[in-house]
Amino acid sequence: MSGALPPLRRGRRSGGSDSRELILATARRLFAEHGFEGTSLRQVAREAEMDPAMVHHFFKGKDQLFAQSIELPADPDEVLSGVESLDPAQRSEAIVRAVLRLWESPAQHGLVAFARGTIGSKAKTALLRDMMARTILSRITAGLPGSPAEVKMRGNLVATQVVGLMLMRYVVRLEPLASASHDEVVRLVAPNVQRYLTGELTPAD
Amino acid sequence: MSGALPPLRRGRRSGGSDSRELILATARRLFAEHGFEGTSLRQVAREAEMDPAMVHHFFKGKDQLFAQSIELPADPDEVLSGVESLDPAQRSEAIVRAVLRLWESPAQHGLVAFARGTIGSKAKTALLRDMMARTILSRITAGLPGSPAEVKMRGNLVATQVVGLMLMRYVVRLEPLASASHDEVVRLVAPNVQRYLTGELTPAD
DNA sequence: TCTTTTATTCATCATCTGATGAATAAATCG
DNA sequence: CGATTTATTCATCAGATGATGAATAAAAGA
Repeated sequence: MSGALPPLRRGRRSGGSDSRELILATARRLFAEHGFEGTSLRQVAREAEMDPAMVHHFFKGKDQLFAQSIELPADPDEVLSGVESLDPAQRSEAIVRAVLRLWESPAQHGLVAFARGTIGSKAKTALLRDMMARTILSRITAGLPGSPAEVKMRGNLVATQVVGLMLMRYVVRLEPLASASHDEVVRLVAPNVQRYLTGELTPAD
Repeated sequence: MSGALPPLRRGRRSGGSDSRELILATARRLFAEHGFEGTSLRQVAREAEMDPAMVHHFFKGKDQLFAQSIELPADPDEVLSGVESLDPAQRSEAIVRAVLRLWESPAQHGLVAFARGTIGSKAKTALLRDMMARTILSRITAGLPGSPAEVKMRGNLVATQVVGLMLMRYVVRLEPLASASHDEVVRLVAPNVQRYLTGELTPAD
């Protein structure tokens, strides 16, 4: 019976502090599992074993926490580096490989959180749309021949295939697709992406 | 100044009652816009101009309301009717058309709600996975030649393309894809679906 | 050293959440 | 008609939510 436990002291801890990173990591995980609305600040704080007010101290509020949680750890420039410079006829494999690599990097939690949070609400979907159109699709379709309208449509089509692939493999986790190797996925999917990029699209024209 | 307004009487209204349907329609709309967690019972009640307790009266709670809201109005049997009986070599066009038709039917709100609610949370994703594997993919790949493993993979691949297409066209609304006609979408996408169904998948084997 | 910044905790807010039980009135059924 | 079922409203519950401001303590900077 040592009597009074040390009176849970407030004030700064001794030594360095991981708290900020810990909160971020926990938030990423929870946002990835339950989406934006399905995750509460207090839940994040609880699982990170901190006071809820810490979340407000480091981040201004839930919105900012979410924003920082899903901030793409690798920017499109880097992930798609090299794609633009490739001959369009060989671009599809590079795209599929880049995207597979990205989704199996430490960024995965953030990306799933991004997908969940962003598909889950109309307002956030608009963000996704602009982000995709401006930063990703334009890069993927850079230098393609054809009218701007045609090039845009090709970009859209690539998006349907690549986003669908990511969703089924990493979010829904359909088997056997989720367990297939990179090489296998490339072999299966890249040809279809290639048709969207440079193939004949209009057999009826 | 007629003085006291009629003392907001409780008890049953005279005449028939749309209330149940009104709640359902409102719930579908809101779930479609904000997902499951992002929609509250009281919000539904407010927009339907009813007392929140009505929602509990007609549906037992939020979960049941959601379940009834997203209940696929057309069952897969009907939507994909005829697909199974088609020659696999011509199945892709039928699939794409059936899916486009479905998503532009009155079921659209429910489907978007389904997508949002279901992608937004880990628990609900499992439901989606089983539902897809059992009721949809099996129908689409019925009668395909090849090993069961290969057929399953073909089904998965079709899913990546079709789900990606639906997501980009109806949820994210990427342009110009979102505004393209059915014929155009079929022309653009069906060949890729066809490759997944019956095409050469393994140029390296 | 003294001062300022930063990390941590606590107490508390108003608000919204999903839910329940009772009161009332119309419809329906016998 | 009378009894029962159904539709509607109201009052209220306990709990969670996001947020704020103050108290405290260590670190960093002067």
